[in-house]
Amino acid sequence: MTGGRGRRKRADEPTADRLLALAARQFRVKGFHASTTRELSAALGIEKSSLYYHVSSKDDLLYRICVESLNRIQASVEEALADVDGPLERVDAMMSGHIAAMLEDRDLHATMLVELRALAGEQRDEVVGMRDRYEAIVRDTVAQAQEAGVLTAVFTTHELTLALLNLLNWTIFWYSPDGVDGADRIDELFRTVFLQGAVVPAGTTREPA
Amino acid sequence: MTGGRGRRKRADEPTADRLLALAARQFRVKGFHASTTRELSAALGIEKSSLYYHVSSKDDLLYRICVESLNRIQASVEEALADVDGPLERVDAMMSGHIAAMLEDRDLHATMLVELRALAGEQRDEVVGMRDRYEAIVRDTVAQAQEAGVLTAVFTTHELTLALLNLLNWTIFWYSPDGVDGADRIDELFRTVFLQGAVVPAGTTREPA
DNA sequence: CTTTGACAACCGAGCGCTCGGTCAGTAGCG
DNA sequence: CGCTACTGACCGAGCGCTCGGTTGTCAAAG
Repeated sequence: MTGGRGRRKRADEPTADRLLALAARQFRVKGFHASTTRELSAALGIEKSSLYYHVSSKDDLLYRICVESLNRIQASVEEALADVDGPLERVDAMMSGHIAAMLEDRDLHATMLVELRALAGEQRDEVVGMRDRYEAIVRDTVAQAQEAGVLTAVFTTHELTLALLNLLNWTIFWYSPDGVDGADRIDELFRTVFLQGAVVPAGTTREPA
Repeated sequence: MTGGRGRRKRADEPTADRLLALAARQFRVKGFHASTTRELSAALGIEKSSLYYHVSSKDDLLYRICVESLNRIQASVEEALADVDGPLERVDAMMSGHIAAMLEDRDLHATMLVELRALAGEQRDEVVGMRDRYEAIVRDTVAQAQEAGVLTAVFTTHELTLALLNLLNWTIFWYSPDGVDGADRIDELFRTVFLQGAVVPAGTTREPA
């Protein structure tokens, strides 16, 4: 049942999966258009023509990356939201779910976020549709917290959602898993900043902790 | 003394300036590598070969855009910081200066932020150096507010700075000058979220304003 | 007022190269 | 034998860039 059909002699992970992961990495680092099928096949250890046994085109590869990215983000957030009831707690959990997904698969999500524009036609429409559906979940969660009076109503749901996604999405461009900040720390940072802000309340001495 | 040497018959703005602005727009919308010198020259209304009278290469064009972008951001922030004394007021002013610059020249700054990776060698090093020098200004401003006890010390200066830039930088990807939110509104949104957070303090009724 | 020459700005043809993609064929396994 | 996985030789298109030449403008010379 385990590996080893055809000519494959490499590690157990199927070539198709390795292709997706390696392509995502290359697209994130160099960009979609600057990445070549030659480099990619070399990194995989196969010939360029063999790529087309697994995917139908370079565009198809990007499309699959985007779909996989959005599926994982949405799954992570939905899992984080399950069994959480309070409106503020739900915002909190949503942020954690989003950040966890982001930091676990940086290559995938960074590629989706910045290279989506390279897609065209139906593939683009479909991915944009998926993204919009995900953002609707975020928006609804924010809206419910506003209606419950726990999130400010000074700004519209739209505005607050944008501020939230701004804070969360840029992370993958600079985050390094080797850095001093682990995912937990990032999670705490963003949740605190978005919810409480960075200002120390007046009349408080330093180091509130 | 005013315009009109050579074959130029078009609007008063010099071709070199129009080139930079149009290239920045094209790079932002399509990406650097997906943009062709043919499209660009067509948009400018000149022949492809004529581009090389104004710039030495496509890379050179990107380099100039990045330099111009960072110069403008830094100038805008330094102007906003001039004559502002209080540590918290300085953070506030810095955010306004950054956002104002961002939203005024979206094409330039978005290109710099996402296409910097397409540069190589000395040009890349130089732009990265400029960016680091700018971020040092931001970091110092944050650090001074922390030392004064007005910004939280629960997170390091590095962490707070990243959260701040996260919030501010992603904006240019979705901001539209035709939308309902003007620059002033965005400015207020981000300043409020970063400093006070989005949560309504316990024991407060809705609509604090 | 005309001539001349230097120069800025631009043109058109085209070159060398790399790219994504094709296709007939083949090795290894069940 | 058939299927999966892969190969190697090969396109045609489009890319960035070059180069010799041309055109319009201004300043000084005659």
